[in-house]
Amino acid sequence: MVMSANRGDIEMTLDERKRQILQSIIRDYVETAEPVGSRAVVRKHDLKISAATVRNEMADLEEMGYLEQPHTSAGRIPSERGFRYYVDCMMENENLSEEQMEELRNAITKNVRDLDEVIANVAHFLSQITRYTSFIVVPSIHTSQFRYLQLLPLNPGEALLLLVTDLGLIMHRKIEIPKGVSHQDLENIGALFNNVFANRRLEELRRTDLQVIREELHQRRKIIDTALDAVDLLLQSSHDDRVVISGVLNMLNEPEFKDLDKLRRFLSLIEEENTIKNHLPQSSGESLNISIGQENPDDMKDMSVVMAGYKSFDELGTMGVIGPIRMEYWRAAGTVEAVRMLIKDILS
Amino acid sequence: MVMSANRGDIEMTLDERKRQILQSIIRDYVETAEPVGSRAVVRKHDLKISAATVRNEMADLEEMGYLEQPHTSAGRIPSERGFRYYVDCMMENENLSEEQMEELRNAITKNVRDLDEVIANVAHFLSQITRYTSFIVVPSIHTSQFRYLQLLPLNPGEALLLLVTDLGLIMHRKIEIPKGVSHQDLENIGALFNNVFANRRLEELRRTDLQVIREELHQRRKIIDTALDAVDLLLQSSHDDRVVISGVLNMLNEPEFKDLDKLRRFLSLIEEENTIKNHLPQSSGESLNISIGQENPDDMKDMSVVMAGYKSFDELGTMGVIGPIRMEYWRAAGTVEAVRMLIKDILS
DNA sequence: TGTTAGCACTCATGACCATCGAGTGCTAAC
DNA sequence: GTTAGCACTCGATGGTCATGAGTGCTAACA
Repeated sequence: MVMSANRGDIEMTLDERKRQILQSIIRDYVETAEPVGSRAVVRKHDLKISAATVRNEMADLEEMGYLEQPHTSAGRIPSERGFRYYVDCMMENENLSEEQMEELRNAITKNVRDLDEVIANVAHFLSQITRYTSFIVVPSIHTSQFRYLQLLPLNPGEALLLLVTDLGLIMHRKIEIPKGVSHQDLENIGALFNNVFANRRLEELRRTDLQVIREELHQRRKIIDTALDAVDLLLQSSHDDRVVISGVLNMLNEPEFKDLDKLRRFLSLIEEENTIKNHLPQSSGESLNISIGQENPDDMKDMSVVMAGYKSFDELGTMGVIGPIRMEYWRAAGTVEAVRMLIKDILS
Repeated sequence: MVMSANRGDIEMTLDERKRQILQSIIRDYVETAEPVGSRAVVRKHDLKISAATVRNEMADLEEMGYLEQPHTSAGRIPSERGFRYYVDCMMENENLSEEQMEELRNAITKNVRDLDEVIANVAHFLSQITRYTSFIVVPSIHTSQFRYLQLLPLNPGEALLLLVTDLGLIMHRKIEIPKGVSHQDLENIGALFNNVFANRRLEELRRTDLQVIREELHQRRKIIDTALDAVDLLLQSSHDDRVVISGVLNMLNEPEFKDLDKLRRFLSLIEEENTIKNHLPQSSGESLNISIGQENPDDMKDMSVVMAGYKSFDELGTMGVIGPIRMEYWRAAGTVEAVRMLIKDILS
């Protein structure tokens, strides 16, 4: 079931008719982005009650805080609290069709070259199916294990430092080598590293081992130092989580982004892909998490986020979609959940 | 001097006063995005003639096609032809300030980890200084030379195929290895590749050599085939030029993009970074090139592009900025030119 | 007691219109 | 050739009004 953020303890007791009316209003409003009137509710959903009755119920729902009226004599729109109630107590995730599942499986498993491509594929899938903007936060690779370090001579005075992990991830950096260091030296140094580091986690590397090596080898001081510094830099640069974003353009179809200012704020939020993860709501473990409007951190209070965590080699990543508050939560939740499950299956 | 695209052979003969008026209108219009009236011209630029005179001249300029009138009783705006004349015959590039030059030099040379970072820095610099959207097309690396191929065992049944070029660029791919292939085998195979490929250009690799190796080695057929296929795939995937884009957000400040449709078209143009290079005007060698409105390929006919080629290891890349037709060409041209020169200096 | 029909009321929206003013083109005088 | 003057154009602005969707309330009804 859906994890509720559950701010402002929501009354769970709505009679069936109120629930039905709330649902109708939410579905209509999400579809049209216009306030929904009492007549529209009875007409569209073939309710066996009159518009006047619906009006009474709507007044009640407004009183309870689930609906809002932009102005007298307009229809009602769901409040954020209304969406929250719907999401927590009424919604059923919309399942992907068989073709969509197939598409998803292909995106993850078929003909992919490397991890980066899988991630890009999944992000694209998410944004394409939900028609919102998707994001994937890829945890940094601290916990992957060291496999090789190699120093390959490139050109005179230059060598390539290669660091390979058990996942086949590679970090590399060009370094300068002082004169008088032979190819054999480079190989020896590589071997030394490999001995000391074998099967260690990357995050452990940074602590003391570098120092150990430094002390262990006094001759060839200069080149070793260079190599060590380079390794240190590599590890540093791999420290940040990566963020992949897809489907920004989808937002332009949402009427809420007709407002240029709102659009600009959204785009600057995601322009630097790395900053966005500071603005995302806290993820809670691997479960599905829906964060609506004001429930979000500062710069996203006029949007909603449907996201889930996933475990990748012991690190927790997140992925999900960002859309307007007037979001098709059922579809977004269904899609994110499907992706989460599939990833979980595959990684275990 | 600026290369002229020179469609529609432009009359070079405008008397000094007309030139001055045209210039005033262009500067004002670029700044305000509003039609410029005769009064505004004399006032703003302290001309020693009356508004009525300016009106006469403006009527002439309109007749010649350098100005347009959105409607009677509005001021004039420069036509694309007007901009073209200005760019070809009147404009002087605006030079970067000393601080900006310093910033540029830092972006390219200081504390950069690798080529990717330099490119990102330059793109960022371009968009930041010009306040338009910048792009850099990085040519594929066909002509770089083969240095190493290595097969590193990762986990049982898995190995990492590494391809290193003289520039320290790396391509890698995880491959499966059949049972019964030892580490020593992998090393031998790597050595074989290295012998055959040593110091060859990557683009040559794809032709016949793969076949040669295949024939040369009948034992260990399976693993070799896998490796060869992987190499082939790697080369294929490095076939496309990379495109880096920066400063998309700047466009939102341009009033021409208040129009949501125009904005959407622009964003979809650059959403997939790789598609944009099909829409860019043809670059002509390494010189500065300005392409205005209709002079552009289909999807960019309501924008302008200021770009230059640059040579990187014998391959031609391009970089530049995209902006509205109402562009500060002098600033864009100055900035792109400065970057071009600096890159040229550094690469030689 | 819950439901419904009826009706007066509200308010956003869009059409219509008068006004205003920036800017032009033209003419006649300098 | 230049300029002052003037009538004219046309978009922008703002006010008025009719329209219609939608409400809340009241009274009648089951």
